[in-house]
Parts: sequence; structure tokens; C-alpha cells
Amino acid sequence: MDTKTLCLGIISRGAASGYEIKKAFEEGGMNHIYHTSYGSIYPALTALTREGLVDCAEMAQEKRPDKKVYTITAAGRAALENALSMPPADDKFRSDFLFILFFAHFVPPARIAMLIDQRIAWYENCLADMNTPGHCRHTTAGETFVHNLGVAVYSSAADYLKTNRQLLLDQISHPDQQVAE
Amino acid sequence: MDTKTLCLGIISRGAASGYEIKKAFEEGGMNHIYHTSYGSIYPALTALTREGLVDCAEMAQEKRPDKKVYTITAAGRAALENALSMPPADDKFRSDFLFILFFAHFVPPARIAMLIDQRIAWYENCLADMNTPGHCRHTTAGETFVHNLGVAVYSSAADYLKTNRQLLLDQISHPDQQVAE
DNA sequence: TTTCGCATGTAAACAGTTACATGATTAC
DNA sequence: GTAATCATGTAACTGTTTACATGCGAAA
Repeated sequence: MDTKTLCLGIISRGAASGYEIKKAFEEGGMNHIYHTSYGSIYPALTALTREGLVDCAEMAQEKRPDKKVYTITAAGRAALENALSMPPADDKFRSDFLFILFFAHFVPPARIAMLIDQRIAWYENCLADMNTPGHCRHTTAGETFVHNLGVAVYSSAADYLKTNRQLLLDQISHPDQQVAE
Repeated sequence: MDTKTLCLGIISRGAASGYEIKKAFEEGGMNHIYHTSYGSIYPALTALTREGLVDCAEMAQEKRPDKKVYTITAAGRAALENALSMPPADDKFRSDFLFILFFAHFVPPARIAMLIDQRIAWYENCLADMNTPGHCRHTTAGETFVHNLGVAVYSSAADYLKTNRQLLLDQISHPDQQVAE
């Protein structure tokens, strides 16, 4: 999914500036699904405007820098629907955390314990945010569905880590002993 | 985690060629954690050899192309342990599938149904592979821990999709009706 | 007979992030 | 005072993927 389509998706939910689009990928309901940086967003918005898929309105603000607010056009909505109708690329996932755990026998047990604890805390923090009313609006059925899937997956990962943390630590601390199942 | 460290990790489990390293990221226990392509692996192996972190042995084979088998050196193991001791970068995740579901109201319900069904089938196929004895060895506690975390997460995602599939389809098919909770 | 698996490698193309440039206001 | 938030944008750098180049043997 290219950055232009990602921006088009956010703008389809309501007029937004480049800055607000970035926030949507960090805080809003799109968090954890995709992310981008200003270096991708601003050029994408310029291209979308040039192609007539969004309209750009310059807004002067008091006590704040000016902003450019983008609105989706009919052609933009058609382009978004078209992009959404293409076969999705495979999910892309890469995790240093899991890579390190994979080689837990090369790492001091205290560090493994710390990494797992940090990860559990991270999940619990995310889950708390996701339950905060007003975290995001969940206006559509799709948003709610994706949000709840995220909650289910993060909860199960956190549960697994809590349940199996000590087992792993015992195994790497006493490599010669058989650990009962 | 750079490609050199990824290769070093794989080679630490036993001598391997570039071709076999690629397979480890597609089929072995490292599957779903990280992936790379030949275009990254071969230059990384050249660099690791130059830096003395691996040894390279050229093996002539019958009825097969020659291969270069890489073995980790003491310096290589130290470099791996050092890389493993650095704070892990955040997980990177991006999903076209979830992006499309997020905008389910712009997509024909039949397509949403198909995408969810395909995803459930994909998870079930992965879970079946992961349960196949000999899929990978799980020689270490870390490998088993990561493997079982994967099973837990994929199972919960598949369960969620199965349980909530129809609810989402009802909501996007009858957008004006309130759906009871 | 065509595709798949084995096997290595390079170059070009593409995507993405980081750092820089600029600057006012507000909260701690 | 210092950090964070608001706000846009470019350029350089880094990393990754894809396509190309080559070719045998085995299975479908």
C-alpha cells in the first residue's frame, strides 16, 4: 500500500493536514496497522493534489503556523476504492524482540527477564490506551472490528508472556536440567 | 537488526549457505520473525567473511551447483552476542489486510467475506505447518518459546475472525440498522 | 516439456527514514 | 528555562526488493 493511498484513506475520514495524518498513524485507530513519516507524507500530498485526488485549502491560524487542509475529491474516493479492491500484499512483520528471544541462550537471563517485562508493560499500556473512551471514534464497523482484533491479539500475546516467562528463565538458567512439562 | 546480524544468527545454529539462510527465513523457526532476500544476504555474507566473523568453505557437490558453506568464528559469536545485547528496535508491522478492513464500508461485502475467509485459511495453514513434527527442531528454549508465542497469537487472531466475521458483514450490509450488542 | 529446487551473485530501481531548516506558543 | 506541540517541507542517506544473468537435474 503506497503512501498516497494511506493518505487518501485518512483524508476520506475527514479533512486533514499532513501533520494530522502523521498523528493518525501514531495515535488514531490506524495506529499499529501502518505508519509513515513526514518525508513520505508531504510529497504524497503534493502528488495527490497534482492528480486531482484531493483539494488543498490553505488555512491561516491565530497563534499557530498556517496549515494546509486536504479534502478528498470524487476522483480521490474512486481511486481509494480502486486501491482497496486490489489483492492485499502480505503483512510485513519484523521483530528485534523475537529475534533476541530466539537466541535467548546467548543472552544473560536477567536481560531476557527485563525484555519480557518491558514487553508485557508495553502491551498493557497499549491495551489501556485502546480502552480509553475517546481514544478514537470507531465511527465505522470496520474500525471497530480492526480495533477489537488488535485488543484480542495483544491480550493473548501479553497472557502468553506472563504465563511462560518463568519457564523460559528456568530453562536458560539451568541448561543441563530437564524441565518438566 | 541488520542483515549481517540476521545471517550471523542463522549461522550460529549450524553451518549454512546463503541459499539455506534464505530458506530459514521462509520455512524454519525464523519464519514470521524476519525476512530477507538474496540481494541482502549475499553481500552480508561477503562482508561477514571480510570482517572475520564467519569462515567460508567452498563445497563441490555432485549433481548440484557448488555451494559456499559459512561457519561462525569466535569473533562472530562475540559480535552476535553484542548485537543481541543492544536495545531492540520497535517491532515493524504493516498490513494491507487490516487497512482494507478499516475501510470496509467502501468495499463490497462479498469481498470482505472473501478476504476474511482467506485470512482464516492462511492462519490455519500456518498453524498446521507449525504443528508438523520436524517443521523445525526447537533445539533451544528460546526457539520453543517464540514458536509457541506465534501459535498463541495466530490462534487468537483466527478465533477472533471466525467469531466476528458475520457481525461485520451484517453491519456493512445494513448500514442504516442498529446491530444489537 | 515445463516447472521446481538447487545455487550464487550484481545492478538498478524503489521505498523509507533521518536530519535539517524554521519558528511561534504553551505547558511544566 | 526547557521541552513539547503545532506546522511544512527538502535532501541525503540507507535499506530493500526486483530483475537479470546462468545452468543443471529431477519431478510432474
